[in-house]
Amino acid sequence: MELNEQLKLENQLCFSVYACSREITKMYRPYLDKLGITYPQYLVLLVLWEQHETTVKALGAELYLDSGTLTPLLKRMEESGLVRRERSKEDERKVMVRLTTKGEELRDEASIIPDAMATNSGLSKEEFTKALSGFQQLLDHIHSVNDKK
Amino acid sequence: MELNEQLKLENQLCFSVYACSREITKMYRPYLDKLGITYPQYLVLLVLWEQHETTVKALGAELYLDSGTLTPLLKRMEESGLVRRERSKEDERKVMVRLTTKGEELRDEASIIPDAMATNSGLSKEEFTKALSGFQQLLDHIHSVNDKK
DNA sequence: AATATTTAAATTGTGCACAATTTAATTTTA
DNA sequence: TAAAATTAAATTGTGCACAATTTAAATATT
Repeated sequence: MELNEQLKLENQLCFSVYACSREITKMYRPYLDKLGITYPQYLVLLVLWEQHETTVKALGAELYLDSGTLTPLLKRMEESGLVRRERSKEDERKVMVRLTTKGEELRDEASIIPDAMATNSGLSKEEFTKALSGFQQLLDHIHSVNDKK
Repeated sequence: MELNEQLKLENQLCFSVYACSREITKMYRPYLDKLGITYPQYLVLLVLWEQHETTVKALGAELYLDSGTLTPLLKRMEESGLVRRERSKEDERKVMVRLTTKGEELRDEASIIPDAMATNSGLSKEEFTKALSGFQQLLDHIHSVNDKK
């Protein structure tokens, strides 16, 4: 690609990923609005539906987010009655995050979302699987490059 | 995929796109820091380096952003001397956005970025092209689905 | 021409993201 | 074991995103 072409917006992989991410979030919004949660809050719930209990640190490692983002986000989720936060007895530096009954119950309401989103994305099952593994690979690679510094 | 698997974080295309987008932004940061700009500001410059002059509306259509995001962003860019904003004489509803000399000159400094990012992403030229077109397709599709409502 | 509708930005308010710093607890080291 | 280093959250401050509303100008209707 010639040097002039390289700085065109349409040739930026970064832009298509960035715009895609935001459009995907918009696609989720009507569904998440019904549950009274935001997209990052939905991601926290996905983790907690698998693990029931975790720490801010572990959550951050899974979602690639730090305490600066998670602390206020989890406080909002606590206020809306979805999670409980309390200091660990064994290690008081750690804050345990646990689902409430309300948080547990939201799982049933959310169970329809993945199918709805898969349909809306317009990808076949094979395309979806392929795209997913492509992204995870790219994500892993870039994350390791970023962390090296 | 069984219903239980569908709600696992690792199976969410949305999450890998979301995390990827943020990791890519982090990868750009050291380069953009040198230029004194943020990632969304870089995207605005990419458009202006192609067009030299545009409107808030047109910029929003290209970047999928609205005036609520762009107005304060462009004001910051104006403060740092990269662009000028002024009401159009022909249609006073429109605000024209133009590059300053400083904004123009930043292009040379930025010209090394695409190659550096391509290298860091760890994708071959073919993989890059393929990933790019895959995303643009997904983006177009989701954007049209979102706009239909 | 006067009124209604549409359009383009700006404004307001909420919720992320994230760098940088602070606070407090735990672990390591001298 | 006392001091230093590390670790986990919280805090502070800046900059997006975006829904919803407001303001003002242009266009369409009656």
